[in-house]
Amino acid sequence: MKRKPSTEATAAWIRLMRVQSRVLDAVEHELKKAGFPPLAWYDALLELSRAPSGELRPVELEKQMLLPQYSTSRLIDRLVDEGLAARRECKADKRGQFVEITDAGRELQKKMWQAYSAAIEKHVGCKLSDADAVKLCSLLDRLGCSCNEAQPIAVRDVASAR
Amino acid sequence: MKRKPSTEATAAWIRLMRVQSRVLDAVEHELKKAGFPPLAWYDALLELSRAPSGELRPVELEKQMLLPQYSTSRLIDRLVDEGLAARRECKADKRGQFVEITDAGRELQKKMWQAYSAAIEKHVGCKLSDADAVKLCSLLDRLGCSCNEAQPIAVRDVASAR
DNA sequence: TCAAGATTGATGCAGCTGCATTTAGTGGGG
DNA sequence: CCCCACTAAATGCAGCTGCATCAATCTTGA
Repeated sequence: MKRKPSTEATAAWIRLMRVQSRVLDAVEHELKKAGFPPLAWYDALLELSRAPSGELRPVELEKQMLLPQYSTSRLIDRLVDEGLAARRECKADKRGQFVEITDAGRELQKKMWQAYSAAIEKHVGCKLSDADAVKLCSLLDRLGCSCNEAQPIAVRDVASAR
Repeated sequence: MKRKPSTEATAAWIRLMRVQSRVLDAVEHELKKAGFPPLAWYDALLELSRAPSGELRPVELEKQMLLPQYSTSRLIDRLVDEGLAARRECKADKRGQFVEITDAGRELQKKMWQAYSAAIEKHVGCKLSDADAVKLCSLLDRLGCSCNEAQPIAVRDVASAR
């Protein structure tokens, strides 16, 4: 008598929730301990630094980061307050704007990658062979692909970030 | 020239973060759409309902749910406010208390499992064979086991929840 | 027996999130 | 040309989280 969600699927769900939050907490904690801002800042700075001329429309950033609109808006506020990014007028569309990463922003992104990459290695890399990491990726991808498609790019981004 | 966190490990990290948040959002959203409270409430009600006499010390609940102390304290506040649980005096230790699930709490937990299990099936179960779910579990376990051990129990919990 | 330290739980504060709404500007059909 | 629907971004509000701290009680050891 099969259950609707199989025992196996339910167990996978639980693991996914628990392990992710545990690993994320660990990594975030290490970044904070090293005096860095939250991971979302890094993600945003990385996206900006990868953009052709170091600038993006908020609406682009929003799509890249899979964040709600208001969340992006406030994240940009904070980056600008800290001098890591600057708002530029958008001549083509006066509703909009461009957000440009500053030198300080690029520098912080690079510095954070030092700590970030070390944390990934510590909490993920060293616990998994490369082959297992690939298996994990492909299993996870099967869960995500139903409602999204932009991930392959993002992965390349981070992997080549420094 | 191997990078510190291998490309594969980094990709796995990204997938873990993205897929989890996507799947969690989807499931939480379905619960909310059906008029239910957040998942954390379910987890707490489940733990309480599984306890010998339907009651636990907050400090126990905290350990089961891997939540910070203040978070548990406030979660209990909300459950009590909604009549889903009640605070009971603890005679053995006057600093402490017991939290007991009410009939309404048990009922809500069961009703939520209907929607919750359907959501798990929809967002996890139907995208993964049982064999793949098992593989995913064991890969994830390798990431989590370094700083924790209480998961096998939790899995059994949910799997047998209804 | 009693003071020092540990443990249980609550809470004030700041920051972040989600939701709904607002403001401003664009663009297309009549 | 103008009105209306749509998109871009910001913001007020409520609720939740983390952090630090507090008060009450328990335990230990001299």
